[in-house]
Amino acid sequence: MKSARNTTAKTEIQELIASSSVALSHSEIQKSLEGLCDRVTIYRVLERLLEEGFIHKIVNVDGVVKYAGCHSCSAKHSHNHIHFSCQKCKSVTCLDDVEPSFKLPKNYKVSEMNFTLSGLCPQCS
Amino acid sequence: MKSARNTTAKTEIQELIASSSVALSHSEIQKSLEGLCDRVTIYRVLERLLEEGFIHKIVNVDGVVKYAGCHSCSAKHSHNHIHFSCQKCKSVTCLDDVEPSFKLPKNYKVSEMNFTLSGLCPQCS
DNA sequence: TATTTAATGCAACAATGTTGCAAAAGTAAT
DNA sequence: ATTACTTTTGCAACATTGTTGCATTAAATA
Ligand SMILES: [Mn+2]
Ligand SMILES: [Mn+2]
Ligand SMILES: [Zn+2]
Ligand SMILES: [Zn+2]
Repeated sequence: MKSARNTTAKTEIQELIASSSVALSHSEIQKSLEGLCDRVTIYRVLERLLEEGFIHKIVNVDGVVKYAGCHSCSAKHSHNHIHFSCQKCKSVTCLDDVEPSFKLPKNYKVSEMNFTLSGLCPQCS
Repeated sequence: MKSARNTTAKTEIQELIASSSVALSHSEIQKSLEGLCDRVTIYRVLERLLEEGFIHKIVNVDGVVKYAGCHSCSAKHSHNHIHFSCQKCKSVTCLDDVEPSFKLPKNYKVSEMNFTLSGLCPQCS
């Protein structure tokens, strides 16, 4: 039985993501932390926060990986919402209320979805 | 006025992607070509094929970039179809006929979409 | 305070993608 | 076929992102 520990790195990163209105990348987090901890530690903390269900991971259309806080998921992650990626300000936002619908051919079994729209966000349009 | 040239590398890569039922990654293409050309050349050929509208790029949920032939787009790319990523056989397939619908908040201007579902493909389920 | 072990820092590595530049190859005119 | 022009290629060098092993540090609990 492994028990998680509250470290400054974990606390800082968790609060950073929780208080951000947009999803953050590893490098953005690193800049914000200003040398508080090592690069590798950030990766490992993010991994832990993912496992613990505090954050979720978003692979943007340009390949950039971002992290955002979880709102409506408790035990299991359930992210069937759309993400919006602004081509101008590069922000990635969770549109928690927007759930897409579609009709899939038979014999496909879905367990996860990743929907991202690109364009201009309200601030940039 | 720059005029494109038909090279063996370009022809081979184009045919490889066109004849594949699933999307291919750079490394998969490189393996198939068996040293026909340099790593960098493959990147540059893919870039050209994208610009010329022969293929489209897919960033999978696991971050792996794949390329697939374009079917219904002529001048401009228009990819509003869903991609399916099999967690078992790792194949990425274009579901050209499946178009999702959703209701976006005001003031968001969409110019591109990237929808990927993960789970088990018909062969693996 | 002492013990336990999770978490960190550091170095080293791997994968993926980019850039500059000289050499090679495709295209069209001669 | 040869020439001239320009695209394309190969190679080396580099950047970014992410991973792993291992010794050290530091939480949590007794
Ligand atoms: Mn989200
Ligand atoms: Mn497709
Ligand atoms: Zn914006
Ligand atoms: Zn499969």
